[in-house]
Amino acid sequence: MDRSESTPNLTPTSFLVLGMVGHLGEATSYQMKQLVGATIGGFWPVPHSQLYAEPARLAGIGLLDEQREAAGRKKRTYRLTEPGRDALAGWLASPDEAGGELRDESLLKLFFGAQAGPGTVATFARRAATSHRDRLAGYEHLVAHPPVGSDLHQLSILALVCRYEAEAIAFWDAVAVDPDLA
Amino acid sequence: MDRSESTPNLTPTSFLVLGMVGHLGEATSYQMKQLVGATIGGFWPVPHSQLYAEPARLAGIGLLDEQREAAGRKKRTYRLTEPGRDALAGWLASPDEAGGELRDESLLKLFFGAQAGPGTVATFARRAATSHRDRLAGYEHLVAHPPVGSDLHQLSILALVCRYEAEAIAFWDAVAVDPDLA
DNA sequence: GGGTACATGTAATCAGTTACATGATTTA
DNA sequence: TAAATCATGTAACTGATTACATGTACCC
Repeated sequence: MDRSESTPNLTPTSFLVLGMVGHLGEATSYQMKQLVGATIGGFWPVPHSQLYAEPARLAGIGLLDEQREAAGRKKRTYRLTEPGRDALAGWLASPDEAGGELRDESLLKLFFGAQAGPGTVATFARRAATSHRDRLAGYEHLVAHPPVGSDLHQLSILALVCRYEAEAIAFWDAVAVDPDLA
Repeated sequence: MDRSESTPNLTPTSFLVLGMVGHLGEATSYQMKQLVGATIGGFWPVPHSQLYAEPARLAGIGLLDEQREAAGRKKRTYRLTEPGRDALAGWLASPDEAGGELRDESLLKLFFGAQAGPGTVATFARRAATSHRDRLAGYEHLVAHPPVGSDLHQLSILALVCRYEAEAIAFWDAVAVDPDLA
C-alpha cells in the first residue's frame, strides 16, 4: 500500500501554473497573470492572488524551482524541476473524468425563465447576446493578432471558443425574438 | 446610504435553489437533487450536500419557508416566501456581468499540448471526443424524453448545450486527426 | 432476513475569492 | 512632483467539496 505515489493534492490550477511555467521556460507570477489574461482568462479565469500563492506552494513541494532576485524588487522567478516536468507530463497524459462545465449564469436564468415574464427573458437574452458578441470579437481579434510566443494548439482552442460563442449568439438572438418558445 | 437593500450574500447556488423551489412549488432537498441531476447537472454540477445546506441557510434568512415533517423521516420541505420570490425575481431581471465560463480540463490540456507529444494530444483528443459524444447522446435522450414538469425554456437550454457538444465533437475529432495543427 | 439501493443529513477541510496594502515606474 | 498605473504580494473569509454517518425501503 504505497501512498507516496501520484499527485498529492494538485488541482487544475496547479497544472495551469506548471503548464504556464513550462511554456514560458521561466516565469514570474506577473508574467503568468499576463499570459492568462491574454489567452484563457476569458473562459477560465484565475485571480492573480492564486498566481502568487500557488507557485509558492508548488515550489514548497519541489515541483518548481524558485529563484529570488537579490536586488530591490526581489521578485520570484519560477522554473520547472524534473519532478515538476513529470507531474505536468503525467497530467497531460491522464484521462479527464469530469466533462467540461458550462457555467453561465444566463443559462441558469433561462432555465427558470418560466418564472419570469417573457419581457424579462427577452431583456436578458438581448444582453447575453451582446455580451457574447463582444467576447467573440475579442477572441477573433486574438486569433487575428496572436500574442508572441503562442503556438498552434493555443490558437486552435480559440477556434473552438469562437465557435461556441457564435452558437451562443445565435441561440440568444433566437431567444430574444421568441422568449416563450425559444 | 441604505445598506439593507439587495442581496446580502446570495451566490448562484442560492438562486439555483430558489429557482428549483419556485419551479417545483415545494421541494425537499432530495427532489432538488433529482431535478438537478436530470437537467442542468451535466454542465452545472451541484453536490447534494449543498442542496441540504443551502436551503437551510436560505430558510434562516427568511427566503424560504421550512416545513418539518413530524413523522418518522422528519424531512424538510421548502417553499418560497414572499421575500424569496422577490429575490428570485430580482436576480432573474438583473444583468450578468461575468460571461460564462467554459471550464474544460481537456481544453486546458490542449492549451499546453505543445509540451506533450503529438501522440499524447491525439490520445486525449480521442477520449474527449468520445466523452462529448456520450454527453450529447445523453442530452438528446433528454430532449426526446423530457422529464415530466419540464417547460420549454428548460428544453431550449438543452438545445444550446447539444449544439455546443456537437461543436466540441467536431473539434476534438479534428484534433485527433491532426494533433499538431488542429 | 440479508443485501442493495434510496434518502437524508453533518462535519471537516480547503481552494479560491475578496479585500487590503504597498513599492516601483512612468507620465503629465 | 503629483497622479496614475504597473507590479507584487499577504491576510481573512467562506462557499464548496470530500468524507463520514445513518436510517429506510425494497428485492431476492
